Amino acid sequence: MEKTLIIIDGNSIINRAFYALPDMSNSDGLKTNAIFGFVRMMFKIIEDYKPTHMSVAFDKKAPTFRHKQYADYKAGRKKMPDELGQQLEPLKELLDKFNINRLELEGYEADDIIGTVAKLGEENDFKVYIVTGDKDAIQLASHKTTTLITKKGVGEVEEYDYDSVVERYEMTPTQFIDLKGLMGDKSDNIPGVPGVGEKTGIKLLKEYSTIENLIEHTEELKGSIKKKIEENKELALMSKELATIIRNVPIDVKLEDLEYGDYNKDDVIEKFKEFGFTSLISKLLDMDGGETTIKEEINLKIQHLDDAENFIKKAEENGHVIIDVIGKEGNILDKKILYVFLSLDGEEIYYVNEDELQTIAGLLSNSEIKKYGYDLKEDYILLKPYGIELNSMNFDITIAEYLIDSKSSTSYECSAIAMKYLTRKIKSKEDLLGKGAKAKKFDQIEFDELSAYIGDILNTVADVYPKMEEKLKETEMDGLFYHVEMPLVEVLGSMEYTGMKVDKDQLDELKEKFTTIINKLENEIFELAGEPFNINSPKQLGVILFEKLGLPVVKKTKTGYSTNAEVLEKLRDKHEIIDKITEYRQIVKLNSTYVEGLLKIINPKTGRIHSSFNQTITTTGRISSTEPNMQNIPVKTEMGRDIRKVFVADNGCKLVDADYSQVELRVLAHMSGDENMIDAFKHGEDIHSKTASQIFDVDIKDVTSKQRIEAKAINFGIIYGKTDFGLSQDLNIPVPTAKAYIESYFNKYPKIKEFMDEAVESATETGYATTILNRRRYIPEIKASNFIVRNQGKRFAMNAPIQGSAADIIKVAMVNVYNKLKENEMKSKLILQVHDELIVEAVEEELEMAEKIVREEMENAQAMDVKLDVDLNTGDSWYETK
DNA sequence: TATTTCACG
DNA sequence: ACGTACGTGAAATAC
Repeated sequence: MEKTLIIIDGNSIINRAFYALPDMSNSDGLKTNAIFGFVRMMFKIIEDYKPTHMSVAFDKKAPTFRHKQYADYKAGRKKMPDELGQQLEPLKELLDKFNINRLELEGYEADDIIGTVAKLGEENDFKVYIVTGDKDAIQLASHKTTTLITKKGVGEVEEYDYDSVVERYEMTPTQFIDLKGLMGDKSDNIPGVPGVGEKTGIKLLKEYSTIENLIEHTEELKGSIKKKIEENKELALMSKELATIIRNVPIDVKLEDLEYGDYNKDDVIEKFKEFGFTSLISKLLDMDGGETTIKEEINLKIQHLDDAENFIKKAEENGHVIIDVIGKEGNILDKKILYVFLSLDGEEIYYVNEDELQTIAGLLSNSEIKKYGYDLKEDYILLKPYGIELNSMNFDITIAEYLIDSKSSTSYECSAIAMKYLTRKIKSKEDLLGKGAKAKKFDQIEFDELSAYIGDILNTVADVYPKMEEKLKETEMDGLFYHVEMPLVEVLGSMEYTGMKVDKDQLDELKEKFTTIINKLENEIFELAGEPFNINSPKQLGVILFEKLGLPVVKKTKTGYSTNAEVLEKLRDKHEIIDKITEYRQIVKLNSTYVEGLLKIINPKTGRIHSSFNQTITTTGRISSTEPNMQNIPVKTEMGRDIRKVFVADNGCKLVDADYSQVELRVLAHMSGDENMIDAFKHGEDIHSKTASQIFDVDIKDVTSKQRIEAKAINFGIIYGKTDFGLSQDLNIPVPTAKAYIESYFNKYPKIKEFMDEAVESATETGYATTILNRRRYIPEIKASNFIVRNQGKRFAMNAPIQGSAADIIKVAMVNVYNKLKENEMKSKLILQVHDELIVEAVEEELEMAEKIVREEMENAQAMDVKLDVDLNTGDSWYETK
């Protein structure tokens, strides 16, 4: 078999990878993007070229013989950024685990080592590939050596062997050295012949082949070229010498030392885990070569549940059961269940069909038997239409993983969790169903394949949960998990299932009204612009405003002119079209996102809207809402607020809407322990007026509305870690004034300053921020050497405990409200949460009781030094509750 | 698929 | 000196 040697230019590839990939870091704050890019590239090369031998060459820091030859060699090169430098050693350690030979030699560059080793390979009849991002290495291409140059970052390579070089450039590879001698190289600071560039260089070499020959025949040249060459003979020769990769460096290397493939995959996996490269582990396991102790096949016994009674008995003894319910896609209220899979140990897997659900209904609703699973909320919702309540949902691995790492790079896909915790490769949903438009549905998959997929999930749950539980205990998040997040699964499931009633007729009316206004505005805008265009296109709008109408450019985006609301506000005096556009934008937004968006998504069966509430999205602990997003329904403008009129209570019901007053500032007051702010809340003072009176040193009775507005901006700004500059922009005041305001704020609320400093300090030390209930957010940014990123990390550290604690508190309130309504066997339902607001659809007979429950549970969700204050309103529509 | 804009707390 | 407020999701256009 032909032997294949691959030599990688380590510095070149890690450099390319660093600049091509976005910032990444592991949980220790180590930057990993360049290592990741390097490995991904290396894997691709190994797969494509199947090397028998490999080596990676690195530059040494010390000056090389070229520096001695020419003092200015590579002068003016920027220093390697620290974010890249810190990744070099870890990469080398990783290569050692791969048992891939590394070469470096004092006084020589990686190129020279590569040239020398390539030559050695050629002499021994190897097929040689050189991998680099540097075109200089094209000079090494030959009939036996192919140079692979990365393009598009590090995703692809271009092949250069002798023939393809000659074909492309009409030059031999070695003539590239002469070419560089003539034209020089800016990046290496090789001078070349002044005034000779690529075109002239190629022309000369076509005629004279080499610099030496060219110099011998200068008399044949004409005009300025003749002069240039004659005057710079020495410079040309020296440049050529500098550009020549030498192929006989004194390095002691034998080809048998370069053999590739004998390594221990377990060791490599260890490293990958350290770097957080979950996705690469799975690729590694697929690759040829290497040894591993990881067992690929797990023997699952999948069988129909014939004896439900016996299984239930065993489940009772066991105390828990692992479950996964598989349904067809469809309307939330009647997604048909295909199968329910159950297991006690994750190895013996049982299933029942839809028509046998009743045989296990008792098991599912039995509160004494804990349910473990993957995405239990989905299972809960699927079972609801069958009248089966999935009780005692106790361990959901997606929720646990979210707490363990709220911005886990691996996502919460089960296959990723299996890889991360078990180093076990199982099919992902995408592997099973395909992706994009061609993706299949569960009911289009053969049962054997489907059951194997589900079996893997149950098996993963069985093996992962003890590890996750341990991790949750270790990080003191087990309380948060078992008492807040897991109970919340049912709450959110119930909210989705219940939904919120929408008055479709009103929505239709709004659509008509908005469409009329939009058409009118559109015509007026076209008239003012002098031509029709797409107003929704920022690009076309930019051309009209800034080129045709000649308005001044206020701000640019990376693709063109900015036309956002802030920019338009600054231009409104300059042209009457601006106000029309602002109004047009506003109404189009309301119409397309809300009116049309909501119409599309009303459930035909219930006439209600069933948003999805996601518990594993945000980095801070908040929940998010999709399809539709019920958390950004307009409220700030009168016209927008009209949208809320369509959200109504069902017949015989009222909407009870309760929101926390200043919950984040109260959290801040409590967590910081600042007496002054705590006092303000204790006395029921208006916190913004109080702050204004403090900053501006006036009596609280004499605070002007302008002062209050400014104080409000400062109060909120503080929560986000706002700077004096930002505040000055917002309030349109000079920076020093803003600075004085902030200083004065911290003087009056000294413990808040201490709290912020302490938050940053502790996050810097531990790498994470924590909330009242011990929720964690990892902040690798806080260790960045880049000032901008590091400052951003500090703001995360200041904001996460506040926003996160507020999220903790309302989650507790939700669980308690839900449970109280349930305990009292009330028909009233919690249907919505908007970060600091809860909405209950209360049947009229229960109204008073529901109001009392909501208020009490919200007020008492968390004991703090400041009490939680709740504003509660009841009405027939969401609009009326404000 | 990425970018821009804008709705909310 | 650097850039400058946290957390989301949806729609539309342009590539």
